[in-house]
Parts: sequence; C-alpha cells; structure tokens
Amino acid sequence: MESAERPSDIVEAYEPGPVEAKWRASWAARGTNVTDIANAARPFYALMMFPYPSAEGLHVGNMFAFTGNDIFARFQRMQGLNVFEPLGYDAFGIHSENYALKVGVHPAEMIPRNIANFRRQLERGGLMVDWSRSLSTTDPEYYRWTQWVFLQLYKKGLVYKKAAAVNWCPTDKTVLANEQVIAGACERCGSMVEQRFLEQWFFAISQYAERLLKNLDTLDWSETTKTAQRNWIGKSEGAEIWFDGVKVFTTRPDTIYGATYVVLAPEHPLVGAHTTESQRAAVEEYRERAARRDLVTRKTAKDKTGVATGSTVTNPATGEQIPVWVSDYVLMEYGTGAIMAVPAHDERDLEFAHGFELPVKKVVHEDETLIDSGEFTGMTVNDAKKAIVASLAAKGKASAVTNFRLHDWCISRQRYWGPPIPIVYCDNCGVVPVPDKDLPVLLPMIDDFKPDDSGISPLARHDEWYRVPCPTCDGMARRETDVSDTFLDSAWYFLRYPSVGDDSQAFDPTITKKWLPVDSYIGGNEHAVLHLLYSRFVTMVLNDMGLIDFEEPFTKFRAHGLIIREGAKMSKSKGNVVNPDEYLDTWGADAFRTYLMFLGPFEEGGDFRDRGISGVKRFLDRLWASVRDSSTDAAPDAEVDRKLHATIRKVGDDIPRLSYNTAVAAMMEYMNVLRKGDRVPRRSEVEPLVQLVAPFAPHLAEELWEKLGHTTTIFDSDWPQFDAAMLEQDEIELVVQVNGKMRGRISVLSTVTEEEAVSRATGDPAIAKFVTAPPRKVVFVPGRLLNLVV
RNA sequence: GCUCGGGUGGUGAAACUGGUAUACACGCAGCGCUCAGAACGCUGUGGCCGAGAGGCCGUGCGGGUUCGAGUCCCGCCCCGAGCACCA
Repeated sequence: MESAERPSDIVEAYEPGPVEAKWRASWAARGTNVTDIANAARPFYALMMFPYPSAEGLHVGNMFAFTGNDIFARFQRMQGLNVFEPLGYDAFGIHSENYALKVGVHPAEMIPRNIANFRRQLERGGLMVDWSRSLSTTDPEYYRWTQWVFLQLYKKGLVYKKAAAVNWCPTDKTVLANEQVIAGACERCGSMVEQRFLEQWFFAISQYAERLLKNLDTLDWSETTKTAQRNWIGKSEGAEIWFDGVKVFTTRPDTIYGATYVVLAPEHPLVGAHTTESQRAAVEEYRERAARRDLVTRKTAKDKTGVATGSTVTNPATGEQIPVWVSDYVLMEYGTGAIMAVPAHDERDLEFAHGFELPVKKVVHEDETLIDSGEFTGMTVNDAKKAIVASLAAKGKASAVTNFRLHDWCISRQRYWGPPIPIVYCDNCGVVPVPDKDLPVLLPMIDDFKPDDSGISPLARHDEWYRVPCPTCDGMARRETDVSDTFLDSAWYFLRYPSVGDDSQAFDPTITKKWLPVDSYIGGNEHAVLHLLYSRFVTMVLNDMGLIDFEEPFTKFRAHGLIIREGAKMSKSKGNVVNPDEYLDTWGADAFRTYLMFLGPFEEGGDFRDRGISGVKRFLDRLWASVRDSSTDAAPDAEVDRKLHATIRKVGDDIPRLSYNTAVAAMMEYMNVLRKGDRVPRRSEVEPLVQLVAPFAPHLAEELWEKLGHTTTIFDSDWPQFDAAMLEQDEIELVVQVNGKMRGRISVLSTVTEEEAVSRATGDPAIAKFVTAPPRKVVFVPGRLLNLVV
C-alpha cells in the first residue's frame, strides 16, 4: 500500500526493442548521422579500423572497438564539432578467397552477402556512422584508386620488380610479406614458410625508414604501438669494416680485438672466391643444404651448422690472419651478409666456436673499459667504438653506417581476390604502367580462381584477359597477372572516405585539406606494425609528391584492448564466442554498448561475463523510471546538485581519455544519490544525466530526450557544463593521520588553518589517544589531510 | 634472450600529479514485497581477533626512500603481448 504512493520504487524494465527500432528509423529518415562534408565549420574525423566482413558476422571485438570510437565521436559532436564517422569494409584478400574456396562460393557472390549482414548488425549497434560515404575495397570505384596509388608510387620511382628470395606459403600458395611471417610460419594458416626465388613487385619503404622512425616522436599514439614500430624498423648504428675483401657489419667495433674468424652467409657472393680447392665440395654441399632448409629450422636451430672455406683474411685491427667460415646463422638480408665473430662477447659466436672447436680469444673489455686492445686499451666502450672506427676509416678500412631491419614491402600476390597490378608488358616497350584513363583494370569474373603450385597467379590461365594491346605502341602485350597485397587497400582508405561519391579522383584536394589528417583513430594493436606503418609510408610519399599537405595520417591513435571470455581470447575452436545478435535481442544495443564499455578499461579490454550486463541494464531501467517519475517544477536539491556537477566534470574528463568504465561508474553513483531511499528525482536533476548517458546509450537517450519535450536530436544539444564553484564545499572532512596511519576524520571549514586543524584533531579523544607525545612534526595538506608525527 | 604491458576482495575492476586502498558493478547473505517465485527495493559483504567499543594485518615476493608507498627506487617471481641467430 505504501508502494503505491512511491512510484519510484517500482522500476520496470523498459523494452529496448521498439525504442531502438524507432530511433534507428528516425535517424535514417532525418539524416541525423550524415555529415555535411563540404560546409562543416569545425570538422572532426573520428575513424575506426574497418572490418573484414567475414561470413560469421560481426564479432564482439568489432562491436567493442566501434562502440568505443562511437562514444568519443558522439561526445565530440555534443561539444559542437562537425563529426564524421565513416565505416567501410576491407573485403579483398586471402582470408575471403580461402573461405570462398572452402565453401565453394565465388567471393564476388559471398562478399556482398557478408557486407549486407555486417551492415544490418552494425546498424543495430546504434553507431553514428555516415552510411552515405561507406566503401568496400572490392568495389571497382574504390580499387581503381588503389591502382592509381600504385601508379603514383611507380612514378615516384619507389616501385621495382626483382627476383628475390621470398616467403612462400605452400598451403596458401602465395608470397607473403615479411610482416606476415610469424616465427617462420604463415600467419594465416600456420604452415612453415619456404624460400622461393620469384619475380616480385616491391615498394621501397626502406628508403623512408629514418623518417618513419623519427616522426614517431611527434605522434600522439599509444606508447605500445610506437614501441612496436620502433622495434620493427629496427635501427642499429654500427660500422662496416673491411677484413681484406670481405666487408662485415657490426654494432660492436670496440670488440674487434677479439674477432677470431669471419662468417659469410651461405648466399654471400664471395663464398666461391674464398673457398679453397680442398674445401670446394664441402662448401657446395653446405650451400645446397642451407638453401633447402626452410626458414623455420633456420631461425630456431640451436646447434649451429657451418663449414670452413679454407681461406683466411686479415683482421684490420690486429693484423692477424683469421679463418673465413660459411654459416646460415648469418643472414644475407641483413647488414652485409658477413660478420666478424667475437666469441668472447657474442653468445651466438661462442656457440659456433664451441661447435667447431675454434679458438676463443680473450675478453677485450671488463665492465666498460677495454683491455688488451692495443692503443685503445683503457678506453670506455663508447669512446672506443668511435675511436676504432675513426682509426680504421683513416686507412680506408671502415665507415660508420646505420642499418635498419625494415625491408622493402613485397606487394605482389599470386592470387585472384585482389586488385590487379596495373602494369602491362609489351614486347617492344617493356614494362608499361597502365595510363590513369584506363583505370580500373577490372578483376575478371573467373571460376577457376584456385591457386596452384606454379607460383603464377590464376589470372595467368586466362589469356582472353591478360592479352591486351600495349597502351603505348598498340602492339601485342600482356597484363601483369599478380594482384596487390590487401595491405595496400587499407594503406590509403582513410583518404577516400570524405571523397566517396567523387569518381573523378581518388580524393578531392579541398575536402582532404579540410578533413585530414584523421583527428582520432581507434583500432587493434595487431595492426601496430603492418597497416599503420604502410599507411604512414603511403601518406609520406603522397606528401612528397605534393598531393596532400601532411605527412602523418593519424594525429592521434589509441589501441583498444582485447575482449576475453572464460580466461581466453574468443575463438570458434574454444567455443567461447559471443554472438552479438543474441545480446542485442535480449538486452538491447544500449545495454550491450554500455556493458562493453563498463567491463574494463577500453585500452586494456576485459573479461566478458554473461551476468555482468544485468547491472548495466538495471542502471538504464532506473534512468528510464527516473524520467517517467520526475517532478517537473523544483530546482535541484543542493546536495544532489553538487553531485551532479561533480558527475558532469568526471564524465567530461573521462570520455576524452577513453576511460569509459569509470565514466559509467560515475553515472551509476549519481543515480544512486538521485534515488537514495524513497527519493523522487526532479526533472532538473535527471535531464543533464540523460545527456551524459547519450554517447553510451543513444537510443534510450533520444527517447527520454523526446519525453522531456525536446524535438531535435539530443546529439545536437550542448553538453552540460559544470559550475566549478558548485564543487567547492564549505565543510570538508579532513583526514587525520598519526605517524602516517589513518586515525579519524574531522569535519572542518575548507578554509581551516593548520593551527585550528591541529587543535581540533587533538581535541578529538579518538584521535588524541594515539598522540602519545607532543607532535615533532605536522604535515598539513589543505583540503586533504593532517598528519601528526610523534 | 630482448622490448612493452600487467599482478589489488569470491569475480570484473577503482584509486588523475605519493595523501581515507577496494569506488562502481557482479556474486553471495539477510530483510522487505509476495500464496510462492521471478522482478523490484533496502541492508551487509578484504582477512584475523573481539560480546562491543575497537584493534591488528592487508595491493605478487624481498629490501629501500618518505611524515606517509598500490603509486617512486633497487633486486626477484609469475602472467600476457610483440620481436627473435638483425651481428
């Protein structure tokens, strides 16, 4: 009977289904999420990494990432910015192609279906995406410009073709970029990668190594991502030193007095010249064996293998004759493909020396000081590095050099599902780039797209496609039959979004100047080195060509965390995958979004627990009931109002830091104050909370905003302001410590002086009993605490 | 091996520059409402001792700096991610 008079006690769950459907329809009808690209006064580009539209549908991890971006975007819009939040599909590549082969459906048929399903799920998620400017990398109107980007780099002289030892995946039957080889295995299928010599197209990204490294210091990116890039670029400063005709690379010239032999990589061109007659057969046999060994065994073998050439060279520092060996623990791809071995200071050299019973010479320095090193004895390691190189350089036997681990980017793939590389081979003219006017080079519909072992693309089986007249001389010519790496598709897509719809150019210069670089980019750290590095490279090149006026594409980047479940990353094989549709049906998008943001720090991810969502739903139900029950007249209660202003400040501070979990907690805390006991909240107390919740629960917020009498979208309303004066309380609780231990608190005016505070504290018997002697020292932190040291 | 994260209640996690450790939520327990349950609401909930007031101990381990350390420094252990024969 009491409860009938206390409607606030009865919190019924509201039905998210109809509410969310209503607002989805309203947003679409009113164009709420369409950005006025041309006329935006304060453009803000909020980008998220686009998904691969898999047949399984949207993954919770996608939903988590997109929601995190969406909240920030919606928040920025409520700050008065013109926010552009586009989303498209990264649909080319081996992933789609292999799946298509497995289920026996042509990718050209499968991908549009998958995209439709993704679009349906994404829309249910309540994202503020401007669907009028979506794209798919498989759309000819997109990939014609991917081909155009290739041609720009070609014009700039950064594209070349060469026969190279490349990573060949025997299962996927294609070449892989170094970045796609994880510990010697294909990142896609896990097969051991083989070495093959094939003609491949490369982008000369290594020319940009220094700049790619240096610019990192200027970027507002997650530190983990920057570190990953630095490691990948792998700058190391050292010297090239001549041991007679053999040039070695070392980062430790200071240890040259301990160099007891030289090692050449098996592929090193000087191996033959250094091999004596008696060793020739053994060396030849070793080289063959090394070439056959796949990269896996090569990179993990503990017992080092090798063979002596029989010849010696002179150690330029000591003048000693030292033997030349061949071993595959030295890599041809790095440095000069030759090293000086210092068993006393290098673990690998020591291992090798032990294996072949080579003499291990003395240690050449102790701690940081050189010993037994001729004229350099007594120098510190750092000084000796410079002095030794300088001394040898004077004799023309050394030079300081910088090496990078970063290799050129192999972009050709002997596969079907990608943009054909826009190159034509003519018997008369040679290699001819396809003229811009002939783009796109359309990918033909063929049914036999399965790759084979030949190392040649399936497109090479279709001469009706690859035979073309030469664009220059009109003579007999044939097309390049390789397609480009998927990572090229995604290395420039952010430039396209604002210009989607303009089929006359890849990106409109005026629009690009207005909208780029991207203000905020959010995505997974699994792309820390691949996608993000390639995007930076392409942007730098286009900048150098004067096509854009910035050289870094993403001003701010934050890597989101990973959602795990039952202690493990979600995966089909573990059976712990969450289907977003089920949660959207049961709980609604608003509760699902808010829960995903609440379960852990956005940049760390968290554990998805099925029951956890109920607390968030309860919070939204209470918000619903609070609006329904709120009284319309009264001004806010003073205490509630103070909490309200503290909450506005907290949520406004937390969202830009992507500290969404604590923002939600702050709103819940406020809700608890709002409805404490049998309190009926007042309209003036509830209305600002609806706005704070809006980025998280957009449908519910719109519904409540409408119920509160508004007729325009809540996302065009102004974010509530807090009054700093409201946050200053006259009366505060001062913590009192004795010897650093909390012993009580006293209620005092915020303006209290140290003397007053001490006398109030010592006058409190509960505190005084710990003050066993007159305080030796008093630490007073105004507004916070008082510490009496006795 | 190297680099980067991280270790806090039964659980997910808070604690911005050193200043009340465990906010918020889940779970659990008790109570209210109910014929009953669900839902909803209220109260409690780090450990130990104590009837209570209250006390002692507590942020992976061991030291240190400080009036005061989850936070800073040194040395370890464990978990996760990335790189890995890069000279």
